[in-house]
Amino acid sequence: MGHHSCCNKEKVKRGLWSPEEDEKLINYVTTYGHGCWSSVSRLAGLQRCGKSCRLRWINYLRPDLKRGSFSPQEAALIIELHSILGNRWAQIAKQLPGRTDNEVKNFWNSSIKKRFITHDVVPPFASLVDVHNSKPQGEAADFVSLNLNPNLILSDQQRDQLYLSHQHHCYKALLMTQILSQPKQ
DNA sequence: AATATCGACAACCGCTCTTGG
DNA sequence: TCCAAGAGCGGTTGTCGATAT
Repeated sequence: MGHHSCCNKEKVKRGLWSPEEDEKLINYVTTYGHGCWSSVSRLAGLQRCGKSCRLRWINYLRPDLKRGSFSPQEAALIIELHSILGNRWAQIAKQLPGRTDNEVKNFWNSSIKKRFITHDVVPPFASLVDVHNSKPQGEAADFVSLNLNPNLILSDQQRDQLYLSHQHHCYKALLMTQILSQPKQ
């Protein structure tokens, strides 16, 4: 496995960030903004690649992050959104203020997915899209795009399909909310 | 007390998308 | 229109603390 193309030119540090590195990045970004991430690293006096700086800021250092465990309401929303959007973590995270795509993804993979398996429940998402692909395929892709675009005018048939599917997802989301509220096994 | 296992989450990798020349 | 560079995204792996044996 190779490193990022942006990391090939000079030696860059990898792995966990130290408090000193965090401080440098916070000081630089809050003063000057991030602009071009590839130059942030150099200007902030960090031996990291731009990608690493961007990730650290977005997932950990941003001041508007909520952090802490997910509330039952947030968990229910994630399940509902995942049933519609699939593994589009960035899209799901946009609906959860203060949460990052990485957080949502980790939460799904470590908590929710396991509970689905434990309770032998098929994730609602699986009924519409191919779970092996990150993006919806075929009709599912059409449906999702219709559902997401508020400016589209839907036919009666499309509206019926949307409504029935929404009912279906609401039911499954409710079911999963109940499962999640049970103590872990 | 030492070691193994597990879970949560931080970070990396490779790919696609976007943008500017 | 093409190409290169950077940004963004999702999958995966690594790390570390908590818990079990």
